[in-house]
Amino acid sequence: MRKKTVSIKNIAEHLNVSVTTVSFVLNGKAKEKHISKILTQKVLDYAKLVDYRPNQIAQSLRTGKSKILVFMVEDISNHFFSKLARIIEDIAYEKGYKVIFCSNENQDTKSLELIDLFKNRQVDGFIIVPSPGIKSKIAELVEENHPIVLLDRYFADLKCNSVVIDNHQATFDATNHLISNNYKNIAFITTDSEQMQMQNRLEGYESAVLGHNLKSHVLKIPYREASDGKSQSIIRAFIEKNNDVDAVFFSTNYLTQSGLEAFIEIDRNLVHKMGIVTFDDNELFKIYSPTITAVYQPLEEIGNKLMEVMLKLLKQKDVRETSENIILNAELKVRESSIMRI
Amino acid sequence: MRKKTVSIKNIAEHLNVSVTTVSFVLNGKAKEKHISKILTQKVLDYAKLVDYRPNQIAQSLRTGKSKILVFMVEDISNHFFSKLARIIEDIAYEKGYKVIFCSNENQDTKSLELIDLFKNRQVDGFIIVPSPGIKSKIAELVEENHPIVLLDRYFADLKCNSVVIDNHQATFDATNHLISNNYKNIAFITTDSEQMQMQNRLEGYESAVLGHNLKSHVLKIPYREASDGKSQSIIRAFIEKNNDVDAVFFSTNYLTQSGLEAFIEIDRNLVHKMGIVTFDDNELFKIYSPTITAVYQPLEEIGNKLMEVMLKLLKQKDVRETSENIILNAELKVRESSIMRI
DNA sequence: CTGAAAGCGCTAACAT
DNA sequence: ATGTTAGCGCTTTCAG
Repeated sequence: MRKKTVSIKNIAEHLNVSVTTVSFVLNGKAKEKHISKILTQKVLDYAKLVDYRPNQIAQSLRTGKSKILVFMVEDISNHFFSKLARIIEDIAYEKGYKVIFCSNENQDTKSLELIDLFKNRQVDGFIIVPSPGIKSKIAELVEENHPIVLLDRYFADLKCNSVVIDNHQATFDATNHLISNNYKNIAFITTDSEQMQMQNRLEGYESAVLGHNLKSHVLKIPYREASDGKSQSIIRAFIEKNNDVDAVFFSTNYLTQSGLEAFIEIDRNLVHKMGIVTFDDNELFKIYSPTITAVYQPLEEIGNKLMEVMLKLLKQKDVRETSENIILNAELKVRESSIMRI
Repeated sequence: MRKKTVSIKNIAEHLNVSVTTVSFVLNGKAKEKHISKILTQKVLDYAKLVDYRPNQIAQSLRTGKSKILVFMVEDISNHFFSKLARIIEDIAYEKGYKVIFCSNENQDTKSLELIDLFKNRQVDGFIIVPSPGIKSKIAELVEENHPIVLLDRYFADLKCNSVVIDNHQATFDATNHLISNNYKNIAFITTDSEQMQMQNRLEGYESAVLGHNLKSHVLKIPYREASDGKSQSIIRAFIEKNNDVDAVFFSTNYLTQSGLEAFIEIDRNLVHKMGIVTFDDNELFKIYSPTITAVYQPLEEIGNKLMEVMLKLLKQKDVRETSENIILNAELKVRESSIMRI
């Protein structure tokens, strides 16, 4: 049955030394503890021979460290998050950390529950896309000295490390790009979410449009309806009603999908006439016809920064020594759908 | 600083009872152990008051169970796997399990390393998409009585639970669908991978083509080149050379992407003339122009079965009591790209 | 009905 | 230079 697993004790007994000695050697403290070269080597050799693997659970219980990080996002199956997950995973593994992923569905109750769960698991650090109402919980975590980095959003007047992108600037630039391509009636299709990053995206659009004395056309799809799959018909109705709209800016990737479907339903040719820009890139936008202009969030950079901050936090005794609020710039991937086609 | 966390001992001391009693009550064994209703209630109330949370690490060390499952796939950022991850996650959480995801990149060394790593973490079960050369490791895990379910592939003559789809049937049906839509020169673009599921896909295609006395056109892209991003030019060269090909069947989703790019490069109109079928669906194929016919692997069903088997294994003393090799059927989502357009 | 105590495997302060 | 030992927090056997 289950092959007996070797413990430090086994090794100690076999070699007629104490567990302490073995532990020291195995933890590379032989020098520091003045253990003779010969004994050190004997332990090392034997450990290798029997393929000794420390029991991480016991180690964790003793040290209070689990070498596990949590990556909590809205939905791990979302393209943006799963790509990011992969980047995080790679960096973490390299540093000896494992990553547990979980989806909070942007719900406070689920977030709260998950956070508590993982606190009891002694995870070493949290990377979190916070749902709107968990500011106090985050504050508590910081207070309790847990390494934590917020992603994608943060809370105003809460001192907590974060990595976000400049949403306002991104939509401002992208909207201006549409304007400079001669689009006159640019609609902004978004959700009714109050989340800061969504607000910022909206503001970026509005300041660009108003800055050129253009009319603002905003469609806010209720969050509930969006997940219900009703967004397609809502967008269709909106476009049919506002038939002067000549370009659409989608504030998030799942809306783009519904939007494109809606356009095709209305008129197969519409996607070729309408200016289109979307937030969040996707490989398939490169091969869609027309290819779709997208605001690309720099995944590699986000992942790297995230882990850079996290690893730094992990090394500190007090997490409040560090306070970094990193704001990265998105990149506009200009493709056919936003180029003047008249 | 870190808020002191309440332990069973704290509770026991506060109530002047023993830790045993507290532990029994908290584990719902009050009845069984004949602990008085009044004491039971007192413990429960106090535990609630101080918001007691058991330290999972200590619990794990003692019981040998971690309530953690591992989901090891080729690449967690791949659409198919991340969608599946989400389904697994939801079911697992409901049953009190957490899930650690990891990517083995289809490499044996990485797989082996990860498996050992997690064995030391006392994870309770493994769901694995095995890389080609880890059959003996899997056998070892089974031998050691670890719950394990293979996904997407399995090893011939290795007794181990698995959930796969009938790849042969899927490509056979899809190829016949193309044939019945009057395509005469159907190419099959795949990788040179020796993996069983890829072989089966190829065989399904070949038996359909040969069954209708049609010519088989197979392009095997070396796995290395595929990840290098060279597949696009290889496909392009292949299509330009074999200009009698009137339909293409892509054996896996990342090839489809390169394929579509190649088609567009050759001639913007080609995608509208060429018959196209792809393995693995993607939301965007529904809105591509033309919409792309795809072999859809039933994600929900796969996830459910996977967890059904896993949960059963988790309950058994000996994993070899159960031996299920579940084969599910894929579904052909017929869309515009495979319908006769002449 | 309740409690004492062993022990899961490991680390590290404190002996010797 | 090496060993003894006390826990980390929990479960569970065995004794009252």
